[in-house]
Amino acid sequence: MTTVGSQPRRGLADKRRAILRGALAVFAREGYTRASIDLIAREAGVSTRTIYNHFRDKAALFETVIQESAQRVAEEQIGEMERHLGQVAEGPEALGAALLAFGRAHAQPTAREHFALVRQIQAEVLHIPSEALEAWQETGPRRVQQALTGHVARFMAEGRLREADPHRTARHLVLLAAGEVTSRSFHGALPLPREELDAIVATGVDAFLRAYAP
Amino acid sequence: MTTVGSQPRRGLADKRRAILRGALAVFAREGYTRASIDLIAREAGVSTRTIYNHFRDKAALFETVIQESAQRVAEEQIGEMERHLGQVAEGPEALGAALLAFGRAHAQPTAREHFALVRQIQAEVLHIPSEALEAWQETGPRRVQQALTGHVARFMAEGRLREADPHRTARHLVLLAAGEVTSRSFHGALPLPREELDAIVATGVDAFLRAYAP
DNA sequence: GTCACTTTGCCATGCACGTTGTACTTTACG
DNA sequence: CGTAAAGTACAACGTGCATGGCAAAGTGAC
Repeated sequence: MTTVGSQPRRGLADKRRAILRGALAVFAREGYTRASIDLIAREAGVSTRTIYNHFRDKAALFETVIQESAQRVAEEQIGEMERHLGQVAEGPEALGAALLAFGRAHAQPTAREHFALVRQIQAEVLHIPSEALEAWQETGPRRVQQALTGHVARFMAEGRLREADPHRTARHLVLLAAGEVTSRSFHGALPLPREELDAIVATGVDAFLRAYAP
Repeated sequence: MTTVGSQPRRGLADKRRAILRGALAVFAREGYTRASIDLIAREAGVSTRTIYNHFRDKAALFETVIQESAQRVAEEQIGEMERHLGQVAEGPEALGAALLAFGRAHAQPTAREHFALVRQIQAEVLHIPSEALEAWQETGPRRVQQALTGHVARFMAEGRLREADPHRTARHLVLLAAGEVTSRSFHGALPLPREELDAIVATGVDAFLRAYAP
């Protein structure tokens, strides 16, 4: 419908992006129910009618938003992970430093909006169609978890971490490094002093290494 | 207003409890915005007008519900904690067993409704007046955390755990024992096979002990 | 049983929202 | 420039919801 020949029209397809950007902001801030189409339209700088030209209804818009946001953030996180854990110099100190850097990056979410949205999703679990929820988990959290599991498994194979179930080990790393931030500051919604955040990550990584050093 | 002399009328005060029970159920299931007064009234078996006789408005009702639910669950959790960690026999195996029992109790929340409500609170953070949020944290999560910190500090003083910041140590225990359940099953909203739950708790406690054994 | 206080049912008001139709304007491409 | 597609403004409809008023019925304390 939005295509001419086989390519979507260029300048007009920007609207779709604008809508998704605005919808992300509003859904994240207000939650699904409180978010109104009018508000999203205003935030995106489009008319409400245009939203309905691009998406069947509010639910479909929401599902698209969470899917695309999960995709984008997962890629960022996996990239960050690759940067910090991809190549680690010899020696246990280097591993510790790398995990610290990773932990800090993971705990201080650059994508504040996305994580506000995650909170909304968690609250809406029972109201989101299970296929949509499943798809979201697959492209988002599970994919990130998989990637981290890969790094952990490599560290084990190289003898830098003791042998253990790499899945659970990866989870423990994330929990120890970032879990306290999640629970203390509500996924980063409320501010947490930088120094405290650093201390949290440092003790978390320390505990992880004590538990999983070879 | 609801008092005669200085005591609230007996049988009529039951209404208040009924309202709070119904409101907890509906708020937990539907979230603040979706929850309607009509629905709460039906769930509680009272008329909507009665709700407004007891509570100023929907927001006041919500604040009362989260406060009372936090109070009740905190007391239960602290009791459970006392039961499992209050008196632990000599030897490291006994400590491990006690932590395991504690972890299982903590990860398999008996108060499913309460934790659904917690998810709603986390999503609504920005819409809850900060005094109400503060009060909730104080009577709920922080108090439980304090209690666990006490047990951990005692274990350290007795030389059963290595010396470390007891606050953070307590947090690490909770994260390792129950954090994966939280993230995997959305605070227990989605089912998680019992055997998997046991494995999660077991490996979590194992990692904790490796990190914090003396 | 009386009385003060609650509860209830019902109605009413006003607002906000999702969604659609329509007629007009803008825009990108040939 | 012309045209088809896409966007916009606006009105409209139906619904659901928070909240209040009122009179009638219920109920516990004396």
